[in-house]
Amino acid sequence: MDKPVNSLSREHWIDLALRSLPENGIDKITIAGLARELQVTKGSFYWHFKGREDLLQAMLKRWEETGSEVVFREVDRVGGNAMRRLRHMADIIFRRYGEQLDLELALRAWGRKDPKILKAIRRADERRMTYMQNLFAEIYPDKKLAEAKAWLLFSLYVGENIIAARAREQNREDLLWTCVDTLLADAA
Amino acid sequence: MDKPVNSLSREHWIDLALRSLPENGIDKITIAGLARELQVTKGSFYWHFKGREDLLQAMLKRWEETGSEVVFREVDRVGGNAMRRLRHMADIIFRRYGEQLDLELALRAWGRKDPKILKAIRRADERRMTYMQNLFAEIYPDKKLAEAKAWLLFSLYVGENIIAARAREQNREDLLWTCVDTLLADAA
DNA sequence: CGATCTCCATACCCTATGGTATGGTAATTT
DNA sequence: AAATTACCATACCATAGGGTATGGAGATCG
Repeated sequence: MDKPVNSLSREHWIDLALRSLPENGIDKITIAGLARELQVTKGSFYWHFKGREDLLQAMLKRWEETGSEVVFREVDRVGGNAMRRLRHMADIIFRRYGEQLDLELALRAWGRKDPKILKAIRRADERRMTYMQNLFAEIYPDKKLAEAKAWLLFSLYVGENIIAARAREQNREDLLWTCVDTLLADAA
Repeated sequence: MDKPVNSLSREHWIDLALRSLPENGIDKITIAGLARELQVTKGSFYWHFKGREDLLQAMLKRWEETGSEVVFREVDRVGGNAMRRLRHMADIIFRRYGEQLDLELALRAWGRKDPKILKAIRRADERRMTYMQNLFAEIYPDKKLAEAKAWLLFSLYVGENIIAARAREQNREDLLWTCVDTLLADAA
């Protein structure tokens, strides 16, 4: 009934692959390399997966399932008005989601080569953008303005993790909140 | 005196490598692959380069030399007040520098694995950030606010090329200008 | 207890790639 | 014309990686 304790499962491989992805990029996700880290041989891999492509698809599926919905639910759970919820969301994604974006940046790089990946990322991005846009729309009735602010916030999330410059006038965390305040400044 | 017409130079290899970089990533920059596209064999490559690392260094050097200074010079040349120059810069980087950022995204991915690359990117980012920050500072005396707006604009540049969501309330170009207008809205 | 199933090791093949050594050819120099 | 140089082809080696075939050990089931 139970599985042997010392045996690996599909999920172990997927876990390790997703953890390795940000650091090395998709090309360096190799069967031999993962097997070395797991202290097994390729024989194990090909028991759990049809091939490398199978693993990559499983990684994508896993990412989509454990996606960003948790952030939305957390924000909705705490609640408050739109401004409060936007700040709450910013707090979550900037404080605790750096490594999440690391993974996503690798996925986006991967998406440049694989349309299937790109579509998955687009779905995720549009869900998030819609969510933010609706929150901004509660503050700014102008829908075009709300869309722009949502884009700016999302861009800040991406840029903060990809721009290599250092903050000068304030520390990095204060800088982020100055940015968020700027986006929420001229509230109607 | 003159070089033979049909012979390749170091620069040809660097050109092709930099053009191929956005599409495939740094790992797929292979000597054999480049040679195939150039219709020569590896013998040619190893005549011009000591090895693969030599090519990669040359690529980085080339990128740093043909960097973003041209944008600054163009903006300074046309001139105008700070707001006008910021709009001019946004026009340049959003309209004509998409493929430039494609290259840079590949470089940034590369920088995650190579500290030398990361340092080069940091130098470039800080020059650009300083330039934008100074322009914003002419409009917004609050230095922290100016820094935040520079970050938001730079982030928008990055995000616009990396976020897969589509614009809804307006077309993509209008959206970008709504974003820029937002950043320049509450001018003192 | 024998049969079966799960999980993995071993051995092997093929391809791609970085790198080296060497030879060849056309152009240039002397 | 002979020698040298610049540029490239050919042949070869070593390694890494994807993939396949098969055997084996331990658990589980009948």
